[in-house]
Amino acid sequence: MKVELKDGSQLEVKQGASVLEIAQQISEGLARNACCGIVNGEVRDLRYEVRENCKLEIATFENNLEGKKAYWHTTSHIMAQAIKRLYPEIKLTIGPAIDNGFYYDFDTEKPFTPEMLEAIEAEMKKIIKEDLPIKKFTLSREKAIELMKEKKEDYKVELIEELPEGEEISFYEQGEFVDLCAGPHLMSTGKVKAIKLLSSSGAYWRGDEHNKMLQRIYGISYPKASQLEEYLNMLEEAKQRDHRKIGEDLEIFMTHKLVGSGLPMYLPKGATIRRILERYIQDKEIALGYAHVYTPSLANVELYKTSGHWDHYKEDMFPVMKMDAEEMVLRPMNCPHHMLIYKNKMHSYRDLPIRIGELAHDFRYEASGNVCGLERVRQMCQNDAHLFVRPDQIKEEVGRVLNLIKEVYQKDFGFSESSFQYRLSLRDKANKEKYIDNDEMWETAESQLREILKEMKIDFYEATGEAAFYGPKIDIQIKTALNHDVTIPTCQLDFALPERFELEYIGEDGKAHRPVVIHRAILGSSDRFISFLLEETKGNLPLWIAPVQVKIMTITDNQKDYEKEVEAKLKQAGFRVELDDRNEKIGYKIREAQMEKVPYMLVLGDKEVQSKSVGVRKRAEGDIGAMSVEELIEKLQKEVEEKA
RNA sequence: GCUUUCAUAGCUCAGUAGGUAGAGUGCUACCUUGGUAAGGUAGAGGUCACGGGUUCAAUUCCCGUUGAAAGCUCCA
Repeated sequence: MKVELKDGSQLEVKQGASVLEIAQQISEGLARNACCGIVNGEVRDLRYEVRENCKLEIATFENNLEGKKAYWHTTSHIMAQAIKRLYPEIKLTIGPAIDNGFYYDFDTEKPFTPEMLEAIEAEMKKIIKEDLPIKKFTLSREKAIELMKEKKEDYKVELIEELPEGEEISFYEQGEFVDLCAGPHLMSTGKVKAIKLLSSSGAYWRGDEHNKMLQRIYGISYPKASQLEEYLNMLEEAKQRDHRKIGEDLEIFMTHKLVGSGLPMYLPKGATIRRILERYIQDKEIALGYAHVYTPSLANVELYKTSGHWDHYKEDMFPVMKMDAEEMVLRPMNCPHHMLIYKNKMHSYRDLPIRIGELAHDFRYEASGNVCGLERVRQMCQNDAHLFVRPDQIKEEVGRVLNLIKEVYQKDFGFSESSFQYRLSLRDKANKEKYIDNDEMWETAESQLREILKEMKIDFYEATGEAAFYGPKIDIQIKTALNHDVTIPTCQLDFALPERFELEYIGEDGKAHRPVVIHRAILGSSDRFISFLLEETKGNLPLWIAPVQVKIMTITDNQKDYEKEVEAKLKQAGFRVELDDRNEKIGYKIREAQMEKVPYMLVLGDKEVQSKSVGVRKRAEGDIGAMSVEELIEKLQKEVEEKA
């Protein structure tokens, strides 16, 4: 019979050949590395018997994520087997492969200590050495439950009970160990080579905080020790890229427990970065027809009852402050204030869109375990705006917002497209109490956003349950150094708040109409944006944002007068300059400036004084030779202009 | 918020099987005036996060609080 391979070629194989046999037929090397097969798009075991005319891809660890996952999933079974050998009383739950390795959740009274992890890893190595063949078998639902009850695996029983009636249930067996599992798996435990258990922590059974907390162990494995080493190095590098470390090293921000958790303070350098970013985005918005306002961070609780936030968002707000007859709250967002500003006067259809922007401080009571440097804070500065549009303007206006996002992230900051993803955030229909109740509004809004994304040919994915309570959103998601998935820019469609606040404009027909509101943030919050910026650039900020753009350093005391002269010229031209005329060697000063990640260093010695020049050193390139101060200023101005 | 772990000099970390502590770096002074990633010497600097308990004695053991880390949960 024939099968079609991934490259489109046809291969003649014997009737009923398994994926592994076909891999062997193609090449012994491929068979050695094969992890699973992808047959007509479905992931299958190597033992799977292929049918006539199917499409087959042999997945190895190297060539396919499914191959990796089969490899890691097998490793997770090896870990579970090791744990059952060492601690038979620990109960199994689930243990899937993830994008980077695997985990397994266990129910145990005693949490895993580092010593236990070491012992488990050692036992895993034994199991690998034993090279136990991995066999698959299936049972009826009843028999499966019986088997798991016999083994006292209560969680497995619960899982099987939820599988559809009458379905055959598959198990994998390696030596004395049997686990409920859909597969696929490798052929034997010896196929796994380099392993490492990375961490253990708590995790709720089935991801529900009302359930019991289990103990999870994360791990990774590779076919080669060198690959494992490389991965561990990469994790180490990610730690070096963590904005909290860079933030401390470069004196960007600090926290203090007397101020409180989630309440960072910006040091002078961080404040400079923030000021530049905030001016930058505000200027851009003004050019695009936004009107900026200032509104208070404190409001009467009635405002949020009117907006609906009180019902949907109370838990995330700081508690009410009672004063005289009023009940005040710190605002978690600015929408209600901006609604009132719109309502302050009558609007004609000709005035729309009206774009109200603000760099506004918001306060959210983030759970203590969720605060993280500048990434998740309890007080943030949102780069917020509300666009009041006619229904016929929605598309165009959302398009403008998306274009602005592109301009900022791709053109001005030059972030690679791979560093962020567009997400269409939809409501979860099964969880209706979380959202404003208006099916028609949701359907319209969701399909409009989807259409715009498609028209603009933007790659995006859809995520149910991620909408705001008042409407769907287009979120731009980034992955942080810690592998957290967070939103930075967002663009949200809202039919609810205009209703709540009874917003109107007078149409061409002379009658009152309801506008639609678009909530949007480009930098997200200044705080989160800076955390992203620091991680993306590893602290090597481009010249236009660098808090210190030029550091002037003297070689001896003889250049101090000239140094002042150069400084004055650069400051005159608007550059942020620092001097280093300490009694230190030039090598020492350069080392320090490099570590502070200053983009330009000027070395001044007698030579330069004599020739009225400056010795220029760039952060990334090193010494680029001498030039006049005027030449340098021109060069720097060009670089700032181009945001290079 | 939950599970686990952690908190010693500005920073990075040793240490004390319970008898109030040390290194490197940074800081200050002096020597050195040097050409593109660390010159030398000396000195200052700590209620060992905070509050209780056990003990003749607690930085060390126990409890609590606060803060931090990893993961979970949450995230307009």
